[in-house]
This record gives sequence, structure tokens and C-alpha cells, in this order.
Amino acid sequence: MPELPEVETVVRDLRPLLKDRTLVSLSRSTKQLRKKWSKAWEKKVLGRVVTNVNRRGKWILSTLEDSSLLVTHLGMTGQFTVTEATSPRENHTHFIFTLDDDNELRYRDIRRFGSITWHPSQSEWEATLDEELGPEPFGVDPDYWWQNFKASKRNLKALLLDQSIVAGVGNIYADESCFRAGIDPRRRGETLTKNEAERLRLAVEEVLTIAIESRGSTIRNYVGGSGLEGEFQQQLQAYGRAGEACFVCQTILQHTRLAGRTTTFCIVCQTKKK
DNA sequence: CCGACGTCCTGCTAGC
DNA sequence: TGCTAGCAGGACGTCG
Repeated sequence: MPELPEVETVVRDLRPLLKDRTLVSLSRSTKQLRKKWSKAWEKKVLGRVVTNVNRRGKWILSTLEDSSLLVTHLGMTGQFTVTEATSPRENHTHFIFTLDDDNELRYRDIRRFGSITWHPSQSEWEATLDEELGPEPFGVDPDYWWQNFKASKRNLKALLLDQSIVAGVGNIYADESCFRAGIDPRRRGETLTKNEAERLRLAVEEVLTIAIESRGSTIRNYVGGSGLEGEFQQQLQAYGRAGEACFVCQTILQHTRLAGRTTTFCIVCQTKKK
């Protein structure tokens, strides 16, 4: 659920609260997340200082003092927060790390599509991924972008969601980017002109940048690293607005299914070539 | 190889 | 009012 802007917000919130803190103890629920937590990892993690917290695509990388990594993915409903140890533990909380202050680092995940794993190094972690992660979607080489799109028969929605092309875009921001670029998400990559591809590349950057400034979108249960909700849902132009009037031309927004995901678009604004 | 689709899981709600 | 089918910010396994 959380996409790049939400994950970035979590990371920015967590960094000052986790940096230089020691992970003292761990208690876990009996339920498993998407990836299994190895009991052997507790010795690798406990007693170690967190030296930094960063983001790569939708992944959260907490670096420990020996350069090993605690890697977290929020899946659809993950919440990764630093909370006062005295605050009540909500249901579906699966990991609780006590810290060397009065706080706890908690991972809560209703649907359990997320994961927490430990890796000796970043390269070892990257090797465990299904496919190599693409570059961050800011300042992407226009030629790299164009080559990927023009070579594909897949629709634009599927290409934007493909983490190996560019890392971090999900369902919300794919729709918002297509709307902003004025391009129909059903079109196949190979049909794009160079100009359209460039418009789309820039729209992705702009949408993500503005969404980060708004601390992401809280649609259902997303919260930042301090439990604060996002604000970008108030600025959504397409996502979740099927059946409602386009803010630009008042046409009723349509929806369809692309790459297995509900996709909303304006047939007028996203059809004509600008 | 590529592209499309199913699966994992729980909770909420639109529609009957 | 009560029930349930269907859908939800993702990643990945499998099938044709």
C-alpha cells in the first residue's frame, strides 16, 4: 500500500528517532510475515546500534553499526513506527524492538504482506530480490526510460508498476502520473512517442515530489514513522475517483483493470495529444 | 523470453 | 438490519 512517498515519509520520521539507538530486545507475534524471520538473526541485531535509516524503492534499510541491514517492506498494510514504550500495543503488531531510551520500534501489519529480514550487506540483500531494482525515479536518464518503454508491448500501467524499470511507483502514483502527463494508461509502451515518454517520466517525478512534501497519501491505514497520517489524498486527481467528475474537464472518470490493479483515468484529458 | 494472472491475508463496505 | 462478494498503497510464483 505504501508507495515511495509514504515509505520516504516513514524513513524521514524514523531516522532521527532510530539513529544512534541500540536495539535492545525483540518480541514477536507467532504469525509469520511474507518472509520468515530467522531466529539466528536476533544475535546479529540485538545489542547493535542503528547508524542510519534509508529508503530504496519501497524498501526501508536500517543500517547497523557493522554495516549489516535490517530490511523492512510495508507490503499493503505495514506500519513501522517508533512509539513510547508505555503506549498500548495495537493488534497485528508483529515485531517490537525495545530501544535504549523509553521508546519501542514497532512493526504492525494487518494483512502480513510485508516483511522484515536481516542481511550482512546491501549487496547480499539485493541478490535476494526477485529482479534487480531499477533506479530511483528522480533524474532517470531519459534514454534509459525511453528504451524501456519503446521496447515493450505491455501497457503503461504495468510498466510504471514494474520495480525493475524504476523503483517506488505503485497503484496510486502510476494513475496520478498518467493523469498529470495526459496519457492513457492502457496504451502500450511501444506506441509512445519520445515526447510522450518524456512527459510521463517528468510527471512521475513531479507527482512523487509533491506527494513527499504532503507526507504521502493516507487512504486506509497508512501512517508515517511517528504515527502521523499523510495529506496527499486531498490532492488526488485520478486514483479512487472513478465515477466522479474530472477536476479539469468535468468528464466522469472511467476505471478499468490493468496489470491486475484498478486503474482510473479521464478519457478526455488522457486521450488527445498535447 | 515475455506477458498475464493467481496467491498470500484481514478488514471494510456496497449492495442485495 | 444482516449477510456476503469483492476489493484494498505489493511482490512474487506459475502458467501459457
